[in-house]
Amino acid sequence: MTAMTRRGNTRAAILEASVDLFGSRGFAATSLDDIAGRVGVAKQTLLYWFPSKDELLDAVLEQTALELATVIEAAVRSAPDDPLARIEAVVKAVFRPAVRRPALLGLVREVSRLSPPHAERLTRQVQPFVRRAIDYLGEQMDLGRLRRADPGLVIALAYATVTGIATEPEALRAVEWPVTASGLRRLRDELVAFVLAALRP
Amino acid sequence: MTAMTRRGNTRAAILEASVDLFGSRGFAATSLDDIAGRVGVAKQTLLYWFPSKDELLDAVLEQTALELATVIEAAVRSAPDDPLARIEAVVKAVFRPAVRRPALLGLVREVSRLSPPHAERLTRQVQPFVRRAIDYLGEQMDLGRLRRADPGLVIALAYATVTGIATEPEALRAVEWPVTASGLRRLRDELVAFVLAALRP
DNA sequence: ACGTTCGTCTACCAGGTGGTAGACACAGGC
DNA sequence: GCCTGTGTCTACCACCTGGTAGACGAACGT
Repeated sequence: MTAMTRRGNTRAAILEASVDLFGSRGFAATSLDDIAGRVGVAKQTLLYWFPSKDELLDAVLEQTALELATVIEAAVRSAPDDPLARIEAVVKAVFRPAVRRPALLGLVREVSRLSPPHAERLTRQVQPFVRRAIDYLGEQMDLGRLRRADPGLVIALAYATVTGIATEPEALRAVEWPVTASGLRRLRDELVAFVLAALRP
Repeated sequence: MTAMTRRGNTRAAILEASVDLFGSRGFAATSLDDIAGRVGVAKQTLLYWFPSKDELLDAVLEQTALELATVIEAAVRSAPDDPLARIEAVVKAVFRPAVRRPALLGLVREVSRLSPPHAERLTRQVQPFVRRAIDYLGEQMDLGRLRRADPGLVIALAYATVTGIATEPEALRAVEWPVTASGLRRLRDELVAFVLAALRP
């Protein structure tokens, strides 16, 4: 099976390029030729690995969800039991890949533009996590360790804040924020402070 | 000039349909035929009023920015001098059209996907407002009436939160939020509470 | 040695895209 | 009555899109 040294390699390269392009330009604005060009391969090869653009999208979404879930889960596990500390850990953990590869969260945001089937599949995939998070936040609110609010909405709002700021470079340009290394570090800290202030009891 | 009873009418209808479609499906995913079909007119008529799809987009962006600026300015003016009260007024003012026509904010978000020239034009258009807002928030922070933070970032973050929650119905579906009239009212209140908690000193 | 499977390619196609050319209806000014 | 300008249309085009058909080489199992 040495013939397969490149197996998965091409596939992975296609997936990676697709995340970047779907996430930055959007699904509809990205042609198979664009992706193929970036990977350095013929369009045909894409359609060999993924039978259609739609199924490529599905694979891309699934992989992205998996990546993010892994990052988040690791952050939660490594943080102390305090809800604010956990939230801070999650925000920071998501911020890193979001800055390194803005398209990652951009892709998640793209979901609302896609056809209901795609959206629903992803929704169903994250649902268990969401439910666990809702339960956890609810408990912590009962204990008075978080501001009393609807746990589900709080998740949605925090998600909107983090995703929004990470995927809209234009918003940052509008307030003339420097996109340097130190600027990003400070952005991360202010983002954490913003979210924590919104959730503190 | 009675022949022009419909002048502006067609143009306005095209603009409105374009906001809806560009904002919901995205610019690239919307064809001129789609817009023409919704307006009930031939594609050629679109190209009569707007010489190209790109210039149509420009007009759409400009109109949207104007609409939002009007709403926001009115909200600021009608609110008392307290910064938290003003922020609450703005969030509520933006929330209303955002719910009535989700595509409005969706279009704004679309900007980050567009070509730099389009994005820059819009950025330049909102810049004076942003600068005034930054100055105002800075003053209020000095007075201790807002949590101390970078004013520009606070604006960007609040923008991200409001826009994100208003334009991502999927996020709400993921947390099983009811999209009923009363559900939306409560969403608005929780959104306001979230943002205010994030900004309170 | 040889057929088979795997990965990639070139060639091609039907349909949709943004955009052009030009005809038509109709109103107003002279 | 005729010319001119405005708004809309149909017909058409060059190009790009996602997707199919099938050839080709290389490594494999036997």
